[in-house]
Amino acid sequence: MPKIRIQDFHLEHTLLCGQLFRVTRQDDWYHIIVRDRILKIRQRFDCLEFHGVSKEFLLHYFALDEPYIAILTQINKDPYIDNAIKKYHGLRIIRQDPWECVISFLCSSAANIPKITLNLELLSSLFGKRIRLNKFEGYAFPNPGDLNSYQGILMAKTGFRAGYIKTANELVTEEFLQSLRKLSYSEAKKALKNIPGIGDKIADCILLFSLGFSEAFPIDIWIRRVLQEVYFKNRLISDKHLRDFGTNYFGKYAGYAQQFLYMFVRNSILKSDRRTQEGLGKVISKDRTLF
DNA sequence: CGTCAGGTAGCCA
DNA sequence: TGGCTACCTGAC
Repeated sequence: MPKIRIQDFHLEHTLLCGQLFRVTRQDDWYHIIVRDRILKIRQRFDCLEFHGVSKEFLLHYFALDEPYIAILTQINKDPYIDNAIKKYHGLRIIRQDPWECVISFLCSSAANIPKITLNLELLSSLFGKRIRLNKFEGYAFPNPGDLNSYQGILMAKTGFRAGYIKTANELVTEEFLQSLRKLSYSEAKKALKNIPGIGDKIADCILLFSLGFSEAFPIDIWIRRVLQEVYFKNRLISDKHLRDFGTNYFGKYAGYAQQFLYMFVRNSILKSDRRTQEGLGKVISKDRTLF
């Protein structure tokens, strides 16, 4: 089993911060399905043990070639995010497969992580080929063009998203997705938003998690809450304004800041007792007293 | 059982 | 640009 030593990397934070969905855990091992490969991996301190992919693939996939400490320095603008960065040190934004990322986030609208995972597993089992790594069996993610039955897509329990998935399957090619890398952030985003079902948030997720646009700052419900509470003192701010604030305030690597804030606010809310919650504002206020 | 969930499109002011 | 709502369906 190949091993590598790494620094400033936390496997669990990276896998469980909501950026990817096809991950399963078995004891201290994780299995990740990336298109048609299965990656088996575990971390022990500064050592990664892995199987199923090459070392080069691994380093690229987990973005271990990025200047991590420099990135953290750039986004560390205030005590609140400093706290989040310290708590989740080693969280990386990985380089997902763009096509799988498009479909994943089309499934994400008005859903939750368990449901998105279910949709992706069903789509894979209905349209993808069976794959195996030793005893671990699963289904490869279908290729562009393979999600060609509306009924099948519906059977994956995708609901109102089925039409979007069908159309994306007809519109999107690998070449199209790769061509986005050559464009500016705003041009690439505009091109993605031409696909029905992809709006600002989903486009930003695709750009950030799979196409290397680290300045993308997706505004989801959690980020909206934490920005409004912490940075705007509960004033109601439009998503467009919040997005502009995020990219301007955190800069070139705003997407990393987004991910740290997401983890920080989400986990502190999940850990608090829902029965005694009177509102999210109160919970986030509690959060602020942490620093 | 009701409500809600990583949003978007379409429609209106 | 901003505000509103329908939309499928599994989780909680």
